[in-house]
Amino acid sequence: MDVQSIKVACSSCNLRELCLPMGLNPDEMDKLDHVISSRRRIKRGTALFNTGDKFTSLFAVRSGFFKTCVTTADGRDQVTGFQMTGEIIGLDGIVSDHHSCDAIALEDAEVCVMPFDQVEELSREFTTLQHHVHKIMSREIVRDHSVMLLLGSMRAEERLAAFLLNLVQRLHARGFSQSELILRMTREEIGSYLGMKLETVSRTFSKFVEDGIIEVKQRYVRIKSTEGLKQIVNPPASR
Amino acid sequence: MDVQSIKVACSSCNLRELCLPMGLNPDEMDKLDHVISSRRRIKRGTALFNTGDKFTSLFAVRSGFFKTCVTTADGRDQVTGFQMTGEIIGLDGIVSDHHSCDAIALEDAEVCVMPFDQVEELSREFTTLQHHVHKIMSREIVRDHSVMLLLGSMRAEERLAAFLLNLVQRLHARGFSQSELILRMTREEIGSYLGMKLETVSRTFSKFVEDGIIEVKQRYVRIKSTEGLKQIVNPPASR
DNA sequence: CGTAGTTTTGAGAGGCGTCAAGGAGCGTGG
DNA sequence: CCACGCTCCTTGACGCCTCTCAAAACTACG
Repeated sequence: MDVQSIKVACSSCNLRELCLPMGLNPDEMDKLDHVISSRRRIKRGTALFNTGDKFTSLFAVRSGFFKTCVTTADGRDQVTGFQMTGEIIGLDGIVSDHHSCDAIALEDAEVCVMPFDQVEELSREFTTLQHHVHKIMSREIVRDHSVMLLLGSMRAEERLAAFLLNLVQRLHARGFSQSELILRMTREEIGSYLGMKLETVSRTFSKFVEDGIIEVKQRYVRIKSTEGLKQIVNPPASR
Repeated sequence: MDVQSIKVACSSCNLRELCLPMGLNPDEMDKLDHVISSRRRIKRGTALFNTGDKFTSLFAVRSGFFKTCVTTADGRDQVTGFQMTGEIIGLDGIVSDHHSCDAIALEDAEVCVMPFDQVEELSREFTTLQHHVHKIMSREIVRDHSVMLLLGSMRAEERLAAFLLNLVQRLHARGFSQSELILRMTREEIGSYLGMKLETVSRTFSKFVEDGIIEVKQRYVRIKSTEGLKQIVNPPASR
């Protein structure tokens, strides 16, 4: 095993506790290393896959940042999620053998390619892996439900506050700051995800700045009061 | 094997082509029959499970009609889906071993109880079943994405039209009419699912009636023009 | 037949979308 | 190094869609 392939291995990847191999023992990890044999680089602005593409593999984000979005015949567009390192992309393709959304890199990125038939094969062998695959899919379902709650019953300020809190929490789990972040997406993409127009996103950012809750300079955001954001999402004296 | 237990078996269930056993061969079906050994009756208005309940089993709707909904600390409530015969409830519970939503019967119902550890065990044995479980979870993810599209980018009329079309299509797949249906849920529950207030749901129904697209008498709805509904969802001359 | 729950309809208010203009940041090329 | 153009972001004015509040009609059920 040469240096290059060691570098690529799950067993030596610093994301392994966030990613697919979570909880596997060394023996299982070793087998998984043989399944995840390739990497793919995606340039900023280009697609990892598009709607209608044949589904063959899941992808684990190794570096970079993605959005997934569904598009209707009449050109409507909805961002369904933003994916950062360690997160899995492509679960939408399993049901019909074809992808039902686009996955676009928002910055230069690298993904680990996980051929799904081999993942299935290995998860018949290892209970741990099998259960973890189920958990990853279940997590996605639960996440989608909370987005439905956001879209269905929150107002603009609540949506944006919830969005920022979620983003910073995920970044913090990856070793980044709890109070500072760089947005990788445009106001329009945030708006699409949150079901609001880009102007409203911008206005709401400005409102938060006026209220002294955050600082914003373009894509850079500093959260001055996490409590303030939480109170917007979950007003202490509501109904 | 007595008559009672034959009646309960997947292999003799008229829903098997819609439900978990889809595509299994007789041998596999036989094994599955042993996993799905129990049924549960749920009275109208009561819960199959609640948020926080320990997750042990998936449930297949045998008869009746359910809603699932998530609730926030401050009493906000979002219906995340409506489930009819042959559909699977409980996937949300896998990730944390506890359910993250309530499942409420909207009419007297019966479900098949599928202990999840046994489903996992059997799907390590049968590739067909394994793949089908993955498909069911993937289908739920894709469905959720389309609801996000609806909530994020459609107006009230479009949402309700899309909702009616989806409902009648699923009923038709179960042998019911393509043009008539009985709503099992209140205007408020429809509103919660579609991200609108019950008054807006009611007004939008009235608008459709005025336009001659549907007839409504309480929970009974007759679709006079499926084309009309489709044009509302996907306006032929938009943008 | 009374009561509670559900639905319909109206009137008014407000949040967010739409349209529009200007500004800031950044890469490219002269 | 600066000018230029492009994309992205901000802000204002206005209008409309949907929410809110309210009352009445209808249905179901005891």
